[in-house]
Amino acid sequence: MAEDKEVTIYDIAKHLNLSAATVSRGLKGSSLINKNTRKKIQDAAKALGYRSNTFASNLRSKQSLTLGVLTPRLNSHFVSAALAGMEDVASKEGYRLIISQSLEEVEKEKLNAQNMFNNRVDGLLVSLAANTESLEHFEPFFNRRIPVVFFDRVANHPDSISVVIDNYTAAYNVTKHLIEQGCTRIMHLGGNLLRNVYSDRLRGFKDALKEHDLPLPAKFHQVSNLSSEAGTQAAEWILSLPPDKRPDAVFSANDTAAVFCMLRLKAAGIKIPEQIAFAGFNNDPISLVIEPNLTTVDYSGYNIGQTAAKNLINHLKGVIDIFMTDAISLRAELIVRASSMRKTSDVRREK
Amino acid sequence: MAEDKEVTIYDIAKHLNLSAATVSRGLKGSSLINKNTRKKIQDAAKALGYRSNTFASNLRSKQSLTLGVLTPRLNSHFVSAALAGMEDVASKEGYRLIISQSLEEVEKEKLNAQNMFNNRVDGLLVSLAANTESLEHFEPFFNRRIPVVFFDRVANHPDSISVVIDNYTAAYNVTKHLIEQGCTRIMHLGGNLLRNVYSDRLRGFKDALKEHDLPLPAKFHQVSNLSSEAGTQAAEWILSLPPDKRPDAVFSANDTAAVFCMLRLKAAGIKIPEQIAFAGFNNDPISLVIEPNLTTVDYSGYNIGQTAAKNLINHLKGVIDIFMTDAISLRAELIVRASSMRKTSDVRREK
DNA sequence: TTGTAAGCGTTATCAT
DNA sequence: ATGATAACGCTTACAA
Repeated sequence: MAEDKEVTIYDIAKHLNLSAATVSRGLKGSSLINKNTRKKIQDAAKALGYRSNTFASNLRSKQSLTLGVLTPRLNSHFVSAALAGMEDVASKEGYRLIISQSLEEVEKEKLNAQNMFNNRVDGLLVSLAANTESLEHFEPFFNRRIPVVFFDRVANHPDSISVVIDNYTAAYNVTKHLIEQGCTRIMHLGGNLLRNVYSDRLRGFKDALKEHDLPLPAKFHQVSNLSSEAGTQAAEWILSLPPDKRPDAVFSANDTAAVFCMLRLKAAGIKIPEQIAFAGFNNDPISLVIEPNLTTVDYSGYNIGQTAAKNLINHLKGVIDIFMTDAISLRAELIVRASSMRKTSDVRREK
Repeated sequence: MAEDKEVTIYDIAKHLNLSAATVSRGLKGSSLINKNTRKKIQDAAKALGYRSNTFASNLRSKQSLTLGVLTPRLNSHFVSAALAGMEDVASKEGYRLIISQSLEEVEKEKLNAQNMFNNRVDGLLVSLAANTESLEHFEPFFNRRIPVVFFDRVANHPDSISVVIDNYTAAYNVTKHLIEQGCTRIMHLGGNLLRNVYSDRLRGFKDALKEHDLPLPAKFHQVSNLSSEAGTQAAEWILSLPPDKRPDAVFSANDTAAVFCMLRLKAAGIKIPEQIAFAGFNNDPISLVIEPNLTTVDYSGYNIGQTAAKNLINHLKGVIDIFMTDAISLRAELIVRASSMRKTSDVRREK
């Protein structure tokens, strides 16, 4: 049945000797319409090969049923998990998802935001680029009360809400765990401090040290993009130190840097965790492949995505008022694995 | 400047004492319009805080500048890379991306397809669910000549085009490489044969064996979902065999199964590659973490995504006619790493 | 180079 | 419970 002309509600109306208005209502299952006519309308629609015109509907009703997603990059384990969670929720609630990536560049982020604005998304889900400092490009949304939900890499703004994990506490717990394993010279591989995820983790790390009266030797906090190369470089730096000046533990703000740091150190004959214990962050698949398996923080992008989308949609539906809340913090769990198990007496193990 | 009423082209027209038509043209930079008026119009638009209404424009012009993407699941390394490549191309060409996932279920895929159809996407990018058998749900697109580009997990249809890698040849080359390394009892961990990616790899594998007069012992081809659990199970099965009945090489249709199979075998004291050589497929990040590093096939989701999107958009722009082509096959490269290097004389190495 | 006017397919408002 | 009619904001023949 290859239709060539678009079938409109008028065609259905004519077909059934009804008005377009009735058809429109019937199609949406409005309770104003007689149950029988409703059925007739829906049957006719199917028979005629009708498909609703989203544009006309959006134009008239002034809502798009579309959420815009701004991400730093699409090809990241965390982002794709978050997207999956968002899609799960959104599709169930009848919302579409338009996606974009800034490639960590604030300029592209601005463009993407503008695009989303022109596309009249009903709401925005945002994880910020590495170098975003101001939120000016979101002002159009704030001004028009288009709800903005930041997730993971967030920023504070009274007209928005954040969905995060408690990075501070998670990092604090990781560090405390390393200390409990007897580590006293703990090094931290951190990310760009503009982003809450990394600055919070650093704070948690430092506070745990302070609380246990441990020093933070010079250069034991290094900032990088936490790539695999950065991990390898950190290892080179450690190897360049005289053995007694080396850290006895490394806490990396992501798993990638931790794992590639470990690989390089292992190749140099360093024993993990005996000589240097390791902990990462994210619970990436690679953390279960490296030997010894990497202690890390489980960090469910899927959950964060679901939560962010659900809150946004609930707000749009008027079920809750997002603007009352400042931030939603999800549980993050320390997963202790062999890379940090120095005391055999400590029997905490995964699962 | 918090606007509350939407600014339309009529507002700009009134402001400048022009007609709406002129403003519409000026906004698009039409060469019909005087350069000065064009500038005036664009300045006024900015000053008044105008944003174009995509719906009205789409409604009138009957194109959405939107591409729909159907994926099996968003949280997969390959899919997210492909999406990144698509976004890269699409955003440069002024197209938006609406995404969806079938979660490997044909029923959800059907729903998603219908949704995309109602949303009047200009074109479709599709990677099929595991259990999709018929293409009926794409008929509406075929009938209306809405271009459909399959990528990675493809199907044949005269009104569509496929973007793939040459899975057959890649698998053939992997197998040949293992044979050249002296392996004679090669096992294959494969995926669902409904999908070209897995059936083609199996064919390549079998043909390479045949060509070298090697047998395929019973149960040396196993079908699974290629998850980490499936990899572990394959290892258990191998260990359950008497040592002289075990394979001396495993070629897995993805890296995940290969890596987790290796981990289990290593834990049982099997030497890799000496006792069992390994090769995977995908060049996932984990392939560089496992020790020894995994021989695999580099399989750029990013490239596939870019190519698929570029061809689709070129077709939409009338630059090329997609329907003339059947399939585009991208280069896939065998990356030999330590997991399959049995002959020290063989100096082929990565990079 | 600019203007006029019709129409894209819905939904909202007001009637009936 | 249904109908008539006017928007929604833009594009595009056609006219000037």
